[in-house]
Amino acid sequence: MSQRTRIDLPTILKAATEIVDSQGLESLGLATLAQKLGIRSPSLYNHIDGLPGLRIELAIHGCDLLNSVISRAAIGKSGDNAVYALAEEYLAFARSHPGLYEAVQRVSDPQEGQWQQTARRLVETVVQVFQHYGLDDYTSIHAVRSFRSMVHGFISLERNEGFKMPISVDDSYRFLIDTFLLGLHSKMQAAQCAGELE
Amino acid sequence: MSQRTRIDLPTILKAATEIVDSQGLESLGLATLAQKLGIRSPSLYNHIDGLPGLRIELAIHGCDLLNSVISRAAIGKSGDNAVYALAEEYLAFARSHPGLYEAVQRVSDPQEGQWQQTARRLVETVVQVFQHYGLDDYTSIHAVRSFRSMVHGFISLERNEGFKMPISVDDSYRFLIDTFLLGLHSKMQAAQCAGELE
DNA sequence: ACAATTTAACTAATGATATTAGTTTTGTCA
DNA sequence: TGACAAAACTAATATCATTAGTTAAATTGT
Repeated sequence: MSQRTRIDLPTILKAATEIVDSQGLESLGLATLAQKLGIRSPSLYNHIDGLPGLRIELAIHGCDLLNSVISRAAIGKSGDNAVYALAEEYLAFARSHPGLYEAVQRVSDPQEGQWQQTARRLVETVVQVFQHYGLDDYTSIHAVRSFRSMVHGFISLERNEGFKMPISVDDSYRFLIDTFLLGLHSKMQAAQCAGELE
Repeated sequence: MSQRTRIDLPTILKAATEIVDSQGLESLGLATLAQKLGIRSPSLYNHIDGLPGLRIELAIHGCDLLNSVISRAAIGKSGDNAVYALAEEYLAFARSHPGLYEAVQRVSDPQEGQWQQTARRLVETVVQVFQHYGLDDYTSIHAVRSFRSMVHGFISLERNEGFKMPISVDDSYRFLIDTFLLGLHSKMQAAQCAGELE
């Protein structure tokens, strides 16, 4: 008799990642996943809590991976350089792991505890990079929200519809971040001047 | 005998819109849709090409609606005012029609002819608003891509995870657009100075 | 006004899916 | 070596989209 193939969670997540990155998040089903792993689909329930459970495990895994990648990219850099590095790695991750990135965005139950922790850590990384500008608390939060909106929006549009015009997409990305940072510096300078008037 | 209820495409799209806006795009199935309409699910095939066909019809419908809303908002305005108006209406639409907006973003077959036309018209509206700045062709495309990235990214993040910090989300949105426009003006001014040196 | 045609509803059946319950195998540990 | 737990399995169910074939109703042409 052939040995029963024995599976653990990391193996499942690896196979699931391959599926979503090559065929999209929609294509992730327990049937095809089990087949890929050489087991029967009910066996998956020993490791995950059904399809919803798999989706959230995958999101957590993807978010952790993304966070470790962008954290590494920001090491030893500060200010605009760190922001650019973050933006670049963010985009590179989304391009090399489109399905995983999608899983991170679309979590059906955002209240799940472990997910919230992981998501918070990712935001925390961005917050740290922006702390270097010495913005006040309000402005800092606005800046972080803005940065994440820009990066995610660009990634999402590029993936879901593609930018059709025959102009470098990477240049546009650079333009986006660049223009925002330019505006941010202008704002800081204006605030500085206002302060000196007192 | 009770009359057979008779259905047409607009009626289907209306019911589908209600479902997705209240329960999310994922919840849109032919079974529940048919039940809501008082018919049997196979009857839907007389009007739409299965679930994929329904999804694309819904996306086209949503994109048309979005375009008509933001077009109206930009009438009689120009420059920064027009950009702000566009951004505001875009966000307002996404908030009042979350499912429909989602349908517009996630089209499974972006090659479909009628969809491409509709999507192009939406982009064209944004392009027109940015024409007022008199940017060169390259910069203009970068600016439009940037604007759409910012707006969509913000909408997407707000919906999918919510901004957790106890700071006004609307203020952040304003900050985002504002900072970008400030940067854009700085860039234009710099280009202007460079031109005068010749 | 009535017959013919077309539209759009219906029922019935199929295949794929996730999921649950209950069973058997296999690895581990006392 | 034997007991226990983990994790595979089979079998069964409910739900879903989809297809084929059928019937009713509206529309059209004479």
